[in-house]
Amino acid sequence: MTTINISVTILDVAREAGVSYSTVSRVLSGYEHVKDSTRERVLEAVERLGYVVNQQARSLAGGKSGVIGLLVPGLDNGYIGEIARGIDEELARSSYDLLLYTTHRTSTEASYALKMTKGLADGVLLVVPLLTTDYIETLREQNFPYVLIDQVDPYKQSSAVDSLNSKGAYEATQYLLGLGHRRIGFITGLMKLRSAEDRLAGYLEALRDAGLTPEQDLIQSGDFWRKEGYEAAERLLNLSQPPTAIFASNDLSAFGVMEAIRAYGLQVPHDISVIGFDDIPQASLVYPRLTTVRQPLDEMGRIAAQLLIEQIENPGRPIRHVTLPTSLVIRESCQSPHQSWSVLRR
Amino acid sequence: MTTINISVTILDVAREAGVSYSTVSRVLSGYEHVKDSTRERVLEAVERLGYVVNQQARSLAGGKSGVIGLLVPGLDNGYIGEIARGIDEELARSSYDLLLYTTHRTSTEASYALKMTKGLADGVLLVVPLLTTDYIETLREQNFPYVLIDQVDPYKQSSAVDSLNSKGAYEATQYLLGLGHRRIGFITGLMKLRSAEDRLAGYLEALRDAGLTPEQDLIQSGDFWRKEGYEAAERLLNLSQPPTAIFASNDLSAFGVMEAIRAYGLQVPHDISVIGFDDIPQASLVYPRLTTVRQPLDEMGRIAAQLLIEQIENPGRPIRHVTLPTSLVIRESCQSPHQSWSVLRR
DNA sequence: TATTATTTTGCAAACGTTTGCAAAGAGAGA
DNA sequence: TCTCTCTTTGCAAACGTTTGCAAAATAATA
Repeated sequence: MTTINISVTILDVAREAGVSYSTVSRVLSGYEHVKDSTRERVLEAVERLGYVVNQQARSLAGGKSGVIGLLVPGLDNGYIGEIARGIDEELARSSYDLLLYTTHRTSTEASYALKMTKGLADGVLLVVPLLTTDYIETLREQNFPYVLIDQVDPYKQSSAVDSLNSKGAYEATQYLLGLGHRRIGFITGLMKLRSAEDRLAGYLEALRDAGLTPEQDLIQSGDFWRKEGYEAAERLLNLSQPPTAIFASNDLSAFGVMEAIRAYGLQVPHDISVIGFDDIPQASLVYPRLTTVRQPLDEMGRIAAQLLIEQIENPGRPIRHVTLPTSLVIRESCQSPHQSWSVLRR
Repeated sequence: MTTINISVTILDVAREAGVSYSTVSRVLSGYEHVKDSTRERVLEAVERLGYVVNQQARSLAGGKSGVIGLLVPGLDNGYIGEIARGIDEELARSSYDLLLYTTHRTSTEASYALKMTKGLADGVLLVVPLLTTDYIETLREQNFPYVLIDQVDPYKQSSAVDSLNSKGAYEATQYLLGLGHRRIGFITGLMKLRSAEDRLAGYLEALRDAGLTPEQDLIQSGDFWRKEGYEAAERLLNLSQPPTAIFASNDLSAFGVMEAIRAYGLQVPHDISVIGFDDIPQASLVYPRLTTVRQPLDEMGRIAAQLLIEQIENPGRPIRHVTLPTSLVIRESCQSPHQSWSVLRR
């Protein structure tokens, strides 16, 4: 082997400190029984030589790699970014590194999961609402630590972090109702997803609790993306009796809604109020600033990371499911309905 | 060692295929001299057993880890997200994994760099404009592959990808001039950064080429963040003779500018035109949609990744510096100046 | 068919750690 | 001072690969 190795290994440190390499290893990882004076000497040598552990060797030998995998559908979404931020913060605190996987990478789910478990991660965080459960199953079979974020495991066998979607939607609807709105349009998320279902449920419940009957026409289907939000809003605006407020299942579609409203020559919130869900960073950047239901995304990431680390460091811990509360963030995109608006429209 | 090892190793595959483990290794990595029939047999065995290579072992033994490090200041910024997206796409194509480091992680720069080189990455992509050059030096000394993104190495010794900041700024200013603006405010970026300097230079040059003398008052210092953008805009608006257009050194500060203008009861672009730089995704989300100079961030990421992979796979390649063109994206935040605006102001 | 050149395969050593086990050292009790 | 116990240390094997070198198999040449 002719690799020019500038690398300082544990053996160099041992020599420098005048101890055996296993002692160095113990100082560096376990801190078990080792005499104080020896430890000091080793640490000094480490310092002097600028030694840095080789993670690959460490994890090969049975230790941990110190890497946590994060699997996300893609990066083109403020939503993911916020979660990642929380994760990153927490990981930094515990000095883990973050390995990012995006789902467009490989073909079959299960093989992918397998790859991750055999790869260099000690555990994995999943933000992949659309994947089937094959995935999760493989992970569980391999007994590999993982935590689900904003996504439920139908079998309730996984550690997970999510937020109270139905309650958040309930409160948002209630807020609109309190403002005096009676015709409130709703744009759904991707209905395959549990979170989308829950948000719709919250909306319906609030309506019923207020003694109103939900109208089919006022509920338009979306998919959590801006474009569908725009189109769903158009359908709503074309109704013979359009809503005075629109509740979009996430902020991204709310942006589409706002755009559609403007395209119809109307103003938010003067003519129509708009409310979103998530509170991604852009929500306070748009004009008018979007009133929305805040999902504590960074917090969710942070807690998921904590859960995972706990699981890695104490295998056999029972799984945990944490549900965080949402909160209504009132900004400028909602106001009381404007009586004469249907006149204005013509 | 009592690890319950469900893992299929190269030895299992060898046994299954009836060959030696080194043959399996060769099939899996080098594809050198190995008889077709043997290769087939091995591949079949791999398939049957569901074998997945152990990256750590591979890279320990001298192979590549298949991981590329990405060092960024943080995730709270659309700018980074776009670059990361490009990188991720390119990496997926070449089946590398992405290891994310954020600079808040550890203390001293050089030691950090060292850690990365000894860690599991085969190379590293740097988007860390604010770091000193210690960093780069360490990397170079260790002869570790790296590529700089949107950041210049003062010694011109590094592979790098950036964009033509001065030209972009020149064109933006020219556009405003063409619209009829004569008093154009400028909000700088963080002037420690080369890109900030270049943008200012482009602005000044365009002004001079149009026969105008830059005014000190019209140039306010910012730092690429929204908040400073807001405050710099306030200073501009408080001028006895405020500008009719404001050019912010990046989109984030342009958002702050728009907010300040609204806070003064004025309208964009009716009263004041605003132009940004970068074209982060939010630029087309705000209202009015922001006219800006597009830096092909994702493209920059993609190319940087390509450069790095090339360098990893062919060590000794000469360094390369790629500069991408910018382009003006005209949306709705600029228009010709409004004569009576100073009247309106009172 | 015998010999040589070439392709294909296998063995063993190495990569840098961790960790079980045993040896050495140090303290305490007699 | 001599055992005995407990703490500290060292040795060696293992983790799953890659790869140089040599042996075996095959193809080419005489």
